Amino acid sequence: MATEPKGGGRDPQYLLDLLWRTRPPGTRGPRGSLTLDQIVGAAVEIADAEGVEGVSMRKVAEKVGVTTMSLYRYVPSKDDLLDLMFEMGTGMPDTSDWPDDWYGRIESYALDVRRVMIARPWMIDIPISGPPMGPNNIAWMEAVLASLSDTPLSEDDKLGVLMVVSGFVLNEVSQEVSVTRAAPRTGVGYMEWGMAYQRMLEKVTDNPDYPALSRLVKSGAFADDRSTAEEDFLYGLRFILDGITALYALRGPGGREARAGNGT
Amino acid sequence: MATEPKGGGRDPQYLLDLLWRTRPPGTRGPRGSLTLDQIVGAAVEIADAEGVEGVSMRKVAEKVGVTTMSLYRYVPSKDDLLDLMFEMGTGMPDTSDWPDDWYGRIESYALDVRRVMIARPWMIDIPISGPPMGPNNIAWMEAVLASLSDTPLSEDDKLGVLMVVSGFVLNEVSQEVSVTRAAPRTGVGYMEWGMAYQRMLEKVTDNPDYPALSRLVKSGAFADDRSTAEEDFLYGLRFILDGITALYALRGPGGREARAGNGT
DNA sequence: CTAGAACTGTGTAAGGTGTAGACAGAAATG
DNA sequence: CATTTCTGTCTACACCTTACACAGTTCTAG
Repeated sequence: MATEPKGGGRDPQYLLDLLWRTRPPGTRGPRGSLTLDQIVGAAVEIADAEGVEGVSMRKVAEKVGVTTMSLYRYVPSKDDLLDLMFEMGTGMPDTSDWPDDWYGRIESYALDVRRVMIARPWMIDIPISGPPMGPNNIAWMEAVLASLSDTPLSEDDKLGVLMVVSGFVLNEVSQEVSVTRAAPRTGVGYMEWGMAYQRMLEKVTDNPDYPALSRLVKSGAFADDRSTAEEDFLYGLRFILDGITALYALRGPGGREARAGNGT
Repeated sequence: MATEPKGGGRDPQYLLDLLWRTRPPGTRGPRGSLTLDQIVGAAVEIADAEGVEGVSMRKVAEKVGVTTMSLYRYVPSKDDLLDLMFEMGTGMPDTSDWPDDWYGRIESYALDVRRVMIARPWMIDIPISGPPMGPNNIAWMEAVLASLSDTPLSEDDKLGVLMVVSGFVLNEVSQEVSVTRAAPRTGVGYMEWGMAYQRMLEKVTDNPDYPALSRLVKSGAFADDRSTAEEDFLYGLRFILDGITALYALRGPGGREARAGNGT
């Protein structure tokens, strides 16, 4: 009963069982010839080689040596397979090299996540279907929260840090990947692309409608022939971390109610 | 010469011309019977009704009363059409109701963006193909930067604020939308879903592998029967803004070099 | 030991998708 | 007028996900 997903939509509970590999294997019929890991692994390999657009049920099936429809005995839909791929692509965090202070640990976290996703750019193409639920993604969550254990931040604020930092990383990597993706077409690398964007903005801001943007452009913030992608990343990240430092030095411990809400 | 995109990949310059409607209409042949706005508008209407998955070239063509292939006289590919939809969906910012202080203005910005994207949830399904380039999106950029004009932040830091805040908003809305999307399947609303997530985390953290996460869960941070989605959003947002406040009170004006980099 | 249930992998097919290529006709230019 | 350029259409291709029925295999209940 209720082992198979209903018709139409996706079943979150079922996906959870797949993510955690906690589905009772069923003792009745013949044992399946495949493992979920084989399937997801094959899909990941294809994505590594051809991107997420190259992943089709046919190719995955071919890779593991079964028919297309056989996959549906293991995975309810392709979207679920994509979620499983994201989870596998994330992998477990390796905190052994992280420093001791929270600032350095969060920094390491962000850099590690960046490294992982830059290495597997297809991950940003997978539409997120919900909050982190798989063991790997949850382990990363734990790693961040544990890094904040010794800070005077409230639990709510720790969650806030997690959301802000992970959101920042995701967006930054997403931008970065889209740039390096456009590069082969324009035949330019990261820095040159920044210059191209700069030139385009210069043309656009050549009228009085965009004074602030014009100022920013003229300051050369986009013409970053002076910085690498990782440096830009670190700059934005430290901006957040410095903000947190300043914040809790100022705010100190306290619950959610301690927030200085300035009305609505 | 060079008016049509080459074969295969997408041409950023061509997309730019489409976004800004700066393509010389061509004086030779018969005038086209359609406007780009008609096409993109029709696509947006479909997306509003059926989501981005419901948008197909065929349906858009049918809606504007031409054949499928006619659309390709106006748009080089579907992906470009999606980018155009995103730009149109964004719309121009309305800053008339924004307060005077930067804190309030950024808050208004974030709330406005959230409102727009919640109203058009399909926007988060459009994979971003690059940095903001269309007139509407650039106008939002300008609005943020202008809000920071009177602060002592450096130009680099203003860009930092822009990246961090917009990234946060995007991620928050993305999460929010994915939750309300899963809701119809599970038959629960926002708050109940938070409870479900909480329960799932409780089960997961019922072992000593996740001490920090367990603490967070037990604090009830996810069991937000006390808060609405917008309140959660504001909490995280103010976390950032308070950080900025504390930061520049502490750091003051200064260029990028003033950053306290703690080495690598 | 046997009947039946449960489960697997497969073949077929339906109903969609984006878009390449060739073509007839219309509009403006020389 | 002849020519060039642009438009909309038609046909066709390759490919996608997945619903469904079916034969074969394995275990369990009686």
